[in-house]
Amino acid sequence: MLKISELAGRIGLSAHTIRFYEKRGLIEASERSESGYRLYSAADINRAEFVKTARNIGFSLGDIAQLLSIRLDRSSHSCREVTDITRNKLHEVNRKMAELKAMQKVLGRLLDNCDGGMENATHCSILEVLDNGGLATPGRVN
Amino acid sequence: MLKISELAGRIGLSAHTIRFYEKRGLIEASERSESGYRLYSAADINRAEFVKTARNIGFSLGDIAQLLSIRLDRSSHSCREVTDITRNKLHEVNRKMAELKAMQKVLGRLLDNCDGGMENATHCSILEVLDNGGLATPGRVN
DNA sequence: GTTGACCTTAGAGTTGTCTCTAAGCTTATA
DNA sequence: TATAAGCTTAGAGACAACTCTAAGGTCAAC
Repeated sequence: MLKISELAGRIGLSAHTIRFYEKRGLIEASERSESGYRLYSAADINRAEFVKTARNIGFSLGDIAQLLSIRLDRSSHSCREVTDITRNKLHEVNRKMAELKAMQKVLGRLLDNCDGGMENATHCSILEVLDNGGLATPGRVN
Repeated sequence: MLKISELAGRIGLSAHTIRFYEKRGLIEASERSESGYRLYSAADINRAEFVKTARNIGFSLGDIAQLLSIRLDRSSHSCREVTDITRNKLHEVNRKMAELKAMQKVLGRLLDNCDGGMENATHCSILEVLDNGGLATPGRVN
């Protein structure tokens, strides 16, 4: 049985975060010491590690809650439910990537067209672009 | 002179958001009508459009506040300050992209290895990976 | 028996960007 | 003139995922 900071050290989260995850229903301590300290069993540790792994991959706490409830009773959930969660996450990642790519492109161009010297910003091409509603036709952001 | 919802319609933000930006010092109405309505001059509109353009590109409200203060007095700021803000933003975008790419890769592999059928999740390979601390050696997430 | 590290709780604060509400005044239209 | 749409304000609420605080109890070591 581990105490909270032992678990924390083991999985690489702070004790604060573990209590926070407990509030969210993700991690639990199956026992308490006489003085009320949380005590984590091997199963609790596995569960906490599952949470940490899923978090590392990028699942949200809400996703993880769903995955945990499937994990708790695998036989009454379908594999499909798991892939759906995963696929949704992938779609979300793809969407964000597309946004970031567009930003990357625009920012890159802004920098390409601006010398960025120490002279004053009276003719700064970046400010001009911003003043004129964005980059000209190809690669326009709006 | 435009009223707030006219400005809102023109630049594609809600009146709420414009007031919120005003609180943050990004947009201002240089006049008020006798009844207290905000009235936006051509210069105010330009400024608001500048804000919107910068927001579209992905600058944070804090970045925009800095850009605006440079724009207000271009001659006492260097072009360099503008490129620094832009470069920082680009770095941030690059960092996030790298994170998302890693996630994309892992999620893709999880899906590749899992059939996702309607059978129950007893042997779901995604849950197994999560239980075992992540994907095996190449492409490990931790 | 005292220090210092660790534990407990409830609850507030953080960051960023809105989004909405309530209560009340103004303006335009029918 | 009645009604609806639009405006004002201060301030609360939403979201994610923490992060920290206060006020206090517990435990191991010296």
